[in-house]
Amino acid sequence: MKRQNVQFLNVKRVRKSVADGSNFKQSATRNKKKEAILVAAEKMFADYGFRGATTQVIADLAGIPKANLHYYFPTKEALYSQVVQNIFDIWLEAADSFDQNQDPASALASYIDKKMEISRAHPNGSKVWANEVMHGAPIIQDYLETTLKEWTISREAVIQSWIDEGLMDQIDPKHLLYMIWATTQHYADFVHQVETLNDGQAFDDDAWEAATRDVKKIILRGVGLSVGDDK
Amino acid sequence: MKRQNVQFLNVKRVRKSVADGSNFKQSATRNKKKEAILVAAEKMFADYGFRGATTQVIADLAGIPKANLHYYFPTKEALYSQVVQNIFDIWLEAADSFDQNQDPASALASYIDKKMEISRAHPNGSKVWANEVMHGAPIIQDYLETTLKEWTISREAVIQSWIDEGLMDQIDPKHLLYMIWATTQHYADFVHQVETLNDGQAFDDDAWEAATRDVKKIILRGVGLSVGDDK
DNA sequence: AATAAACTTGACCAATTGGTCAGATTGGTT
DNA sequence: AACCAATCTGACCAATTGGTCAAGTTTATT
Repeated sequence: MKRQNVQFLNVKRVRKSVADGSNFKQSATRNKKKEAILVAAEKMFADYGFRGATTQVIADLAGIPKANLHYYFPTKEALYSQVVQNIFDIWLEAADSFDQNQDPASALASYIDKKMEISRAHPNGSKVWANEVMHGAPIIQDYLETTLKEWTISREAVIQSWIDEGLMDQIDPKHLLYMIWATTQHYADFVHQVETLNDGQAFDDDAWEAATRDVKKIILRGVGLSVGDDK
Repeated sequence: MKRQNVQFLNVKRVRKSVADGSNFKQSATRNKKKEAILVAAEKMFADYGFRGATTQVIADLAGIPKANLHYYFPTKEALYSQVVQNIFDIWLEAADSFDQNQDPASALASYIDKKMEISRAHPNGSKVWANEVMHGAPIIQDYLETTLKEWTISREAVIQSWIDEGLMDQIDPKHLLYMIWATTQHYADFVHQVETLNDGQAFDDDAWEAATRDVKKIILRGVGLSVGDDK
């Protein structure tokens, strides 16, 4: 994953609208094309990893020549970086709804619901994220150390306050968070294994609902909270 | 990941001892060298993925010329396949101790203990496995459909029987298994993220013990079992 | 209509890399 | 010592692939 900043100099040729998103004129079709590239890239990076995905195949999948892809994203790394950041944003956004200071049971249940929905709607994004982190987060290390770190600390504090108030069992909040992340993302990252063990069938609506229900049930009860009805 | 079976024909040159493990003569040094290659390969595949890892760097890491590596493993894919199978074996072996028909609490606690130990001892193996499954299991699909499938069915049955006997809560056993897999492997696959959120520090003995304790606590209580002392 | 900027693309290149091979070297066996 | 199989290795090759570039075409603006 060698840096080749040299080529970025050529971008000057293209002026502002390419360098950032500040051009509002023809951005409609432009964004549509970028979006198509990003969708194709997300799938390829998820299925083959950074090195395994080729810009040629991504371009094919997006229905454009490879040279055109490089007009929008100067390097493969820039494209990959954008894909990872997009997932990170979705992740964080959903995570925000976690701490709309409700009671712990509602907050955690809502967070798990959201995370399961993301796993269903964006399995490729989740896979790319997992890949990136597994390989040492060469591209998004900054985000881990800043945004994710801060987010985690603040949520740990919320959970700890619930514990201190006696609303839930005494556990290290970070391990609860990890369990929620790991379990919900498992249904995206390991969807191939899950489907193979499901007789080769993808989860239907009922199966997703059942999975979400059981995950919530085990985790909520696991920390001393009651699920839905009772209490 | 194109198959190139042609080159396997050349292996005839090398006779039996290379084709399989049936030669007992000089297998001592031979196996030691193969082991060094496998360790290096496991690390490279874990850090860079199948395509990202190069046989040249694997050979460097193992301290031998690339050509020598290809003497022991005719293709990169054969080497990768061996790495994945090794992890699978470790996985299954540990999983076996799961069903030494104890009570559910002891069985699950023991299984989680073993899985956490594997995550600590073989993080690279776990990563390679995750990578392989995330990319659609192109190499080990057979294992998923046969060995893993059978193992899972039999364990689901055991858990279901506990439920039927009223020993634990009513949940779909498969989701309990997935949660255990996901959570325990998270500490291997996402070790980089976990360490970043741990102020860049690797887990020490105490941290591993605490993680294992909390994971067991949440999951066991989550399915209506009591942890360790009480009950 | 004229002009310039934005966009598109086929052809091309340099670097990387999995795998080959012929010729050494080593080690055991007679 | 002689022999042979096993092991080792530097040099090499063919295929892949990220990225470039010059020559277009389209689109907005005047």
